[in-house]
Amino acid sequence: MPHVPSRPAIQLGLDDHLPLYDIPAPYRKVATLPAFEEMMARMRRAELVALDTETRPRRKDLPLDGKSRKYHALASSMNEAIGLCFSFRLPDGPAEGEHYYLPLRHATSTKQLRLEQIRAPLCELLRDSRIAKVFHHAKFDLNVLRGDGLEVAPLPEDTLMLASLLDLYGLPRVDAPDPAAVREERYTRERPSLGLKELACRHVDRDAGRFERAIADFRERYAKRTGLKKSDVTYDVVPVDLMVPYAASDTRWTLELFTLLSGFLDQTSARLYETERALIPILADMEFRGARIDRPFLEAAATEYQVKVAASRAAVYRAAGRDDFDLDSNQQLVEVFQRAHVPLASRTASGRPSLSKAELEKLAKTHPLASAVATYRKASKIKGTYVDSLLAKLDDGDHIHCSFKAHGTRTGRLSADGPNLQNIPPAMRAAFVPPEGWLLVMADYSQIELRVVAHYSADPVMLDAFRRGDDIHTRTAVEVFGATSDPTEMARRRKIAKNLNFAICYGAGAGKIAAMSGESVEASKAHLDRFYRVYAGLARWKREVVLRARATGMVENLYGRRRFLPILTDPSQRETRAYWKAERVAVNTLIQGSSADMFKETIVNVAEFLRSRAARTRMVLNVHDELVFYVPSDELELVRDVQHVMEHPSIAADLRVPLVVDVSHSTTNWKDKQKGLPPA
DNA sequence: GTCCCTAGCTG
DNA sequence: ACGTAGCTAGGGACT
Repeated sequence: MPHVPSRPAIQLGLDDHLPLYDIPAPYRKVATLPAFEEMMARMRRAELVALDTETRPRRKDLPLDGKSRKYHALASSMNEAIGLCFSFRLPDGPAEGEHYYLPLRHATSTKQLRLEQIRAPLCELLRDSRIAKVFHHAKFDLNVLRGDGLEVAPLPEDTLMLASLLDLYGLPRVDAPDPAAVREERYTRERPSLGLKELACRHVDRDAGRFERAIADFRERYAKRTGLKKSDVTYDVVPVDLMVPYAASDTRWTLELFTLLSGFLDQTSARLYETERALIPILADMEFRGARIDRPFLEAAATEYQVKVAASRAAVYRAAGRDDFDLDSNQQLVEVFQRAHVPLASRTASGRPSLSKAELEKLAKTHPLASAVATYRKASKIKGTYVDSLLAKLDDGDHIHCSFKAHGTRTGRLSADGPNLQNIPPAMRAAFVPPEGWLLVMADYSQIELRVVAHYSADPVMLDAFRRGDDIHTRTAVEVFGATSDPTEMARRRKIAKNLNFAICYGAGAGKIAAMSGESVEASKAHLDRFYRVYAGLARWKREVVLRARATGMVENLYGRRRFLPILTDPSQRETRAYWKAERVAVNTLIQGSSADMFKETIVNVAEFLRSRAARTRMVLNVHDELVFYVPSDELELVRDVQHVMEHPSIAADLRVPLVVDVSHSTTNWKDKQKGLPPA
């Protein structure tokens, strides 16, 4: 039966003098030492404990919304626990398990324990490697617990990772997937939620939302009475008794989901899962410690860009001859261009006139307004996204904390948010600095995706190029266009060749290549034809990938990671826009995804290597094929070994081409780097 | 508040 | 037929 709060009278978080809410079985509150000790006595006998933290942001100026993506986007080390949940099952206990909520920092005068009263026994249990731990999104909770000085062992299990790996869009992973039974992947719509409540609802608890409604009602009423925005009503003001079943059902579901999901793992998915699991505390550590920022540099940049934005804005209004429009509004901007009789040739996806950078560049020569807008956009982008936003998110020690996501991409890549530290432009990389007296070391894979292509296709020319250590773009230029001693001409040919090389990874057609390189579509078509004659093995491989994907409705990369593309099996969709896109996606997913899984394995291997050497050197950032390290000067020798580790993931022995890692370093910042390591 | 669109930054 | 994968900012239209 759904639990309905019986008495609606709310005293703004003071829930002490009346039993306002009944706590339904089997959920229990742990608010006294005897209750805590009783729970601990039982929990010590458990083989597996599901854990969860309820949190609030450490800083008031950062947003919180328990259901939105922004919540997880907030670097987890920026949150603190307001309560802990525990679930477990004992052989001689109740079949439905035992589910506890332990309030720690609720804004209530109801009795609650202080962490200091329970730290020692809690610590011991959390670090007891005989008791397995499972979380839903372990990385987040690990950092919250770390914020309270609590470590977790052994390496936790994670139902979020399991669900994402099992392609659990309603169905378990199966060896011969029935394409019709697997949820169709579309490109415009979000994938099904892997949120705990949604998963629970689909798999273990049809009425998973029943405790949430009361919490939402409370927060709404509280917001109304205090004048706060609902999103600013943190969970610590929710009456403890109301919170107990809501919070403790999280761990109840986690426990049940783990039992269910882990049963679906096969050999391949289990191997992927183990790598992902090993990655969790490593990424958590990178997030928790953060990246050091040169605050004075950023503050100076803020002033500098403020001036630039103001000046370029004025320049736009001058060029337009009017200032009655918002130049951040494309809609209004298009109108201004049209009234000035500037021809807008290209269209956006929805068919409206486009004012993209490429379009503005075309117009720049003849229309000063276009170049003025481009200049404004550039300055305003950097100021808004990379200067002001980064400054606002600095911690007291001038470190910035992002959140790396290992389950968010369709290919297996890592992503980053809150802020995204994987798309910092070169100019702003100057703000990223090593600790005082340390060095920055960057290690990036050379042409990782093209090497994967060479391996997959076994194309003789590509294999030869990588085995000889050629510059692959120059080699392509020579093979497709021939060599020349004229350096300017060679550079031109190399540039086109580079476009062609990337085109195979992305599936670009002649039109797009022409737009990129500035040549005619006919010329690009001719280049593509010659390219595929030179790399005939590559063309053959791409055809094979598509044929296989058509038969199975999926692709499977070098590590066995899958992506379902059921549209490829549907004859009625053949030769539609979406179909052609799926073909490109099939090929790209193998290339990008194999590289990504290799990179994930490398992060785990490097972390293990550094740990085994008790090194102070640490990973700070990862950007798809690049790792950034802080290195104390007396550990520079280690970097050569790190490079070796990176060049030899388990899969390297099976690859038809060598992997090459380029190392660079800097004593100052991420932008001003030099090749190799400093001379000894 | 939500969502979509357009834009622009990265590999 | 014809550029993969992400994140974030702002405007604008909706509830």
